[in-house]
Amino acid sequence: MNHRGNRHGRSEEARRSVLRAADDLLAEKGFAALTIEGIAARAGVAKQTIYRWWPSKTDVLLDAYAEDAAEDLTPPDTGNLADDLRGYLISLARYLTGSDAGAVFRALAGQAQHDPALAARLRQDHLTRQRARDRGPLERAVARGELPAGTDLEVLVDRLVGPVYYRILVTGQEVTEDFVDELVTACTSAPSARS
Amino acid sequence: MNHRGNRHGRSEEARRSVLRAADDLLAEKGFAALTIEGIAARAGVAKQTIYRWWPSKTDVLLDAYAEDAAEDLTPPDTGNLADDLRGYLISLARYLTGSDAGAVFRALAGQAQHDPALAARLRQDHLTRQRARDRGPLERAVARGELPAGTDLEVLVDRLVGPVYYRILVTGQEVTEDFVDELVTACTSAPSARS
Amino acid sequence: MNHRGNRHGRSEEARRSVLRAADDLLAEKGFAALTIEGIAARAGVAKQTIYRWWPSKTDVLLDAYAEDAAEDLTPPDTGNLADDLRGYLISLARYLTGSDAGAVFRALAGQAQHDPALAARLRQDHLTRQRARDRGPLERAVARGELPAGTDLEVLVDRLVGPVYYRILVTGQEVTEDFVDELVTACTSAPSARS
Amino acid sequence: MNHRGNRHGRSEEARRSVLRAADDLLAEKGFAALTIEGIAARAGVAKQTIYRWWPSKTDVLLDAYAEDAAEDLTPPDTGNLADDLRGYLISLARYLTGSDAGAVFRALAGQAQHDPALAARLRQDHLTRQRARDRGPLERAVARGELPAGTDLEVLVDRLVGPVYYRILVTGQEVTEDFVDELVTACTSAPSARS
DNA sequence: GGCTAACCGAGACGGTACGTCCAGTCTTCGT
DNA sequence: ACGAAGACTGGACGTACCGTCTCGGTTAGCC
Repeated sequence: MNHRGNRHGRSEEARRSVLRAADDLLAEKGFAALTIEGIAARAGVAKQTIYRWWPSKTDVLLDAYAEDAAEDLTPPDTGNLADDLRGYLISLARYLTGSDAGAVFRALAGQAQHDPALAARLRQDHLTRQRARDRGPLERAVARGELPAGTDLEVLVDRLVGPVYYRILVTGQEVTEDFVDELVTACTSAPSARS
Repeated sequence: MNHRGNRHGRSEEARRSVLRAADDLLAEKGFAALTIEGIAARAGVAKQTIYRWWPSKTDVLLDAYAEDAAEDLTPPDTGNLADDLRGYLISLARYLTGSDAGAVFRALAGQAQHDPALAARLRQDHLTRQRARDRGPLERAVARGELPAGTDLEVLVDRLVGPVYYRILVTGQEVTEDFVDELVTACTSAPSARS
Repeated sequence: MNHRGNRHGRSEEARRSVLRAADDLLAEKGFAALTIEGIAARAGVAKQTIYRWWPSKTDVLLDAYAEDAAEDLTPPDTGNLADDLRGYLISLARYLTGSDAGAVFRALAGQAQHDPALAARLRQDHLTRQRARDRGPLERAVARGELPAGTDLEVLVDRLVGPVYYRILVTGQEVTEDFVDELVTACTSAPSARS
Repeated sequence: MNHRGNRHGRSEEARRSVLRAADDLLAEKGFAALTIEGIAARAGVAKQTIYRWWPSKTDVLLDAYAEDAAEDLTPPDTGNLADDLRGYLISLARYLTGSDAGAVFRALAGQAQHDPALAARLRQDHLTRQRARDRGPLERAVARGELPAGTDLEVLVDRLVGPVYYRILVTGQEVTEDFVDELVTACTSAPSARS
């Protein structure tokens, strides 16, 4: 609505400009240069307004991430398991390495290594949901009979997305189409055992 | 040697107590509370002595990591591929989650998400070497004929260790023996294609 | 009367609880810790209510002072100049150092050193009246012939109360009966010249 | 000397520019607008440098006062008591109302009304010394026989300077030559009793 | 055996950001 | 129309570390 700043709750305008500023500054300067003061200045907001609603800058980022990342990253549904997976893993890799939201995720995942509470929030707020989406193609394949009933889908998800995250977060190797093909071939030809 | 305030190069004692202090403080307080001033105070060393030899606190950690982590994490050589891999992946998981050196690695990997230069140094100094060690069992298996010649060992390594790192760094799920078994079974029954 | 959030003018209850809270907080925590927010919280009143009726916290104090100080400090009328003055100066000293109203006065006088506008208001609202009361015994003494007609009563007042204020506000020396005796003796034996 | 900033003690340059900046800002903006941040900015000094050496802004002022006020305000020695006192009281009034150092004193005296610790320091550091100087002309007059031996000089000092401080700090009335004459006449014709 | 160079500790310095407090303004609801 | 509530911008607070610096002390290695 309008900028209220009164007893009926917080200003939606302030909230939005803070999240936007945090997003922009992260993209421009990186996480190390992201400060509450910087966000406040960029958002045209008083520092106290940020501290009133967010305990720390990572909480701001968590909200910013929720804002602009919620929609994406749902695997396609082509009717064919291998195609679904190939398409999804490629778009996942592009998302993580090439988008602003992906940059926010990487920053949060990095910071989560230093902060167990953040790690817990990140898992609860985002990763659980994402893994549910990740399972979609596999569940459909089971329903179609492409995968044997009783396949351990959790492990299968890890075998598919694990190497992608590993390359992006750890080794820095590129996630190529060939690489994705290998992952998909291995998982569709030798799915994981009974759950 | 002894603490030499002299002209013959740096004090080995100061160097060691700095690395030790950094290690200890990381373990006790976490990365966020790790400061140059804190390390200096704990090590009984002047700040300037740290700045003289290390550009930043992550460089101190990098050295500390090199110090106490160099030896470990060489996969066993049992003569059997699956046993080698199972043993290695379990010990890798224990190392990452349960040891001080693993904690340093996780902190560095986390920080590397915010700092491309650190990421590059981490890869160059440690990850490359570690991946060479990771390839050992696979190379021996190729030599024994357990794996077809021409198998793409890089991808195979990613398929094996990727899910382990993913669970530890991202989802926080436990790396169980069953999970490792699945990874190993999938990779030994359906190895990756021609390199 | 009752608390009227209504259209009938300001709430006398709110006004009183604000002045009372200001008084209490000054006595408890001192001037430095006296804040509008603190007064509002203590008075159970909204900040805006204070800002609506008083421009600043010193204006609140000025009103609080007017409230509980108006009555006192009228010199006695014993029919004898020296007795009047002795009694008055002692009670003045006790008032300034020992009463809540005196504490408010000292705070206001202190603040007036930094704020000429406050100094002007303080003089206009209170000091002028007080000096008129101060002159009472002297005027009666002139009427009785105890003092020569044409004596400069303004200077005489300054010579009597000046040293008392000076000791209390500046040097912190105690105002003893002996000290007051000396002041009175000096002024009754050698009154000031023609005005 | 030079700006050290090392183990051999504080930087004289920083100290001086802080005191100078505090003095200037007090004169320009007044006590209310005098902030540590403002002093630091004006002095070209880091805030921490001020906090390292002074507990509060009033301590800075106390030092600034000591710096530029130590010399002045010694009563003249004309060989005649009345002349000494007249000259001194007039110069005291001019000092308090017209000089930068006097403005600092008035600010400190004002603040001392809110802060007993400051009051104590102000008395100990400055007022005691000043009162010793104040007694000078009276002691010489006793030595010359102008005043009876055994006169209570403390009370006499209060009777002389008390009304001057009172007019300047409290009532705001001007300290005229006539007023000073009256004070001096009263004190030289009717000095205070045995000490 | 004194001179000198390189490194040591200590710690003051100019800065930046922190997280908090309060000032003073505003808007809405309830009475 | 006024009061209670409370969110807002703004600015100073006092603290923690940053990275730089200068100093005096210590200890080789050299003349």
